[in-house]
Amino acid sequence: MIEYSRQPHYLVAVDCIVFGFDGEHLKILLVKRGLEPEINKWSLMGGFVGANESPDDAANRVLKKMTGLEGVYLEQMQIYGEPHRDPIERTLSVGYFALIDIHKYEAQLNDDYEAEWFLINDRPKLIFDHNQMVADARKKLRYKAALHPILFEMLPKKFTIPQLHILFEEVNDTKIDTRNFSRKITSTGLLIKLAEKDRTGSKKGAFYFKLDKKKYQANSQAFLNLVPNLKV
Amino acid sequence: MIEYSRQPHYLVAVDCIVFGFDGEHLKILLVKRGLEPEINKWSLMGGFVGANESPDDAANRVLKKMTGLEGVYLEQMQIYGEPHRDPIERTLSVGYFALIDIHKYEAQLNDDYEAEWFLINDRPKLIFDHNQMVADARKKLRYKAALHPILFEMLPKKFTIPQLHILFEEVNDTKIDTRNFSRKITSTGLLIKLAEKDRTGSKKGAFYFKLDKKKYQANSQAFLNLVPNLKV
DNA sequence: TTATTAATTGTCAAAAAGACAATTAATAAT
DNA sequence: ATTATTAATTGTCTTTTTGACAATTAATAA
Repeated sequence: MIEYSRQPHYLVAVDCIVFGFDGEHLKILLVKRGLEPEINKWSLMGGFVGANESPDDAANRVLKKMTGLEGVYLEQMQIYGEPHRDPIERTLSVGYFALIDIHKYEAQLNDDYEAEWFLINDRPKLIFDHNQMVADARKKLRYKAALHPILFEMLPKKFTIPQLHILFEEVNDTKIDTRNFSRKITSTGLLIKLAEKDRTGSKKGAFYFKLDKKKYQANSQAFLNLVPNLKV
Repeated sequence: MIEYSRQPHYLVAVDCIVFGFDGEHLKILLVKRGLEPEINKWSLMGGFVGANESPDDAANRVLKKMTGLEGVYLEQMQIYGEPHRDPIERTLSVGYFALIDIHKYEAQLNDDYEAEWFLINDRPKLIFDHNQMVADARKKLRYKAALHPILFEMLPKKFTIPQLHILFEEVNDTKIDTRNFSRKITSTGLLIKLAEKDRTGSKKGAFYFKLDKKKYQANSQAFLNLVPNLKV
C-alpha cells in the first residue's frame, strides 16, 4: 500500500506572466533572476509557495512584492512539472497570467528588483521553460479575451475606443474593422461615455469612456464575440 | 537571498474527475480510497506524482491503472493547494477531468480497485476537497463543451443524433430544441452518416453517425456554438 | 478659408440563431 | 390489410448578428 512517507517531496513555485499595454503595444514585465542557478538572467516573476499559503496566495504575494500592486487580475494557467525543468532540484511551477495597468505600475516602480517592460515580440530569452510559459500565456490571453471582457484590466479607468481597438488588435495580432468593433463593443452595454475627451492623440480628440462596473461584474462570465472570424 | 535548500517541500498528487455517459445520464467514476486517512471512503481517482513523471504522466498512469484505458481525453483543470486540504501532510493536487466511453470501461473493468459509476446528481460525499473538484470539473466541462466538440469522447464510435442530443442536454442541464440542435451539429461538418440504424431505441430507428476524424482533429480548436443562449 | 488628420457614424447583404410543428419510417395492434 | 403508435427526421419564417464596405464630423494647422 502506498503511504505518504514513502513518497517524494518537491518544491512548488509560482511564475507570473505580467501583461501590460502602453497604448501602442502589448508588453510583459520581466525581472533579473536573483538566485542561482541562472542568476542575473531574465526570467518571469516568481517565487516558492510558502508553508502557510496557497499557490494563489503566493502569486499575489510575489506580484505585490515586485510591483507594489494589490488586487490585480490574476488567472491560473497551468502547472509546469516536467521532472528536470529546474536543473538544481525538482520544482513544479504553477503558471499565472496577470493583467495590470502599466501606468499604475510605473507610479510604484520597485527598483529592488531589476524589473523591466519588454515588447511582447521583442523580449530576451528566458530561463528554464519560461519561454514556453509566455507562449502559453499569450495563447490563453487571446482565448479568454475573445470571449470575456478582461482587457479593460490593462487600461486606465478612463480610456478611449481607439485605445481599446488597438489593444484588441495587439492581443489578437490582427486588424479589426473600426466600425464593426465600435458597434460590438458599445453593444455590450459595458461602456459609459464621458463628457471629456482625450486630446493627446489627435486634433479632434477621442471621447473617454469608463467601465460600467456593475454590468462588468455581472457580465464577466458572459460570452462575447469581439474578434471577427475567431479561430483559436 | 532565497535558496532552494531553505524552502519547504510538499507532496504533489493528481486527482481525476472521470466523466461517462450511459445513454441517459452523465456519470462519474469514483473509487474507494485505499489508504489512510479516510480509508474506504469514496474519492476521486488519484495518486502521487512520481519522481520521474510529470503531473500529466501521473494522471495518465492513474487512469490506465484504474480503468485499463489509454489515450483517454484528459484535460488539466487547476491546482488545489490550500495548506491544510490534506490533514496528514501538505499535499498539492492537480485536478484533471477525463472523458471516457463508459462502454469501453466496462469491458476492462478492474476489480482491484473498488470503482463505481455514480449519477452526477446522485453521488456520495467525497473526501477532502474532492466535492469542490467535481463541481469545478462540471463547470469546466460545460464551458469547454459549449465551444469545442469534445463530448464525442464520451460516445461510442457509432452514435446517433438523439444520443448526442441527450448528452448535450445532460451536460448543460437544459432542454435543447431538436430541430435547431440537429441543424447546428450537422452543419459543423464533423459527422458522417452511416447506412446502419440503431433500432434499440425506437421502432423507426435512428441512423448511426461517426466522427470525421480528420475534420475533428483540424477543428478541435474551433469555436462552435452548440448551446443556445449560452451563459457560463 | 482651406487643408489635414483622426474619430465617429451608417448601410446593406449574408449568415446564424431561435422559435415554432408537420412528416416520415418503422413496429404493434386490430 | 389497415390503423394506431412512437420516436426520428426534416422545414419555414422571423429576428438577430455579422462582416464588408466609406462617408461624415470635429478639431487644429496652414
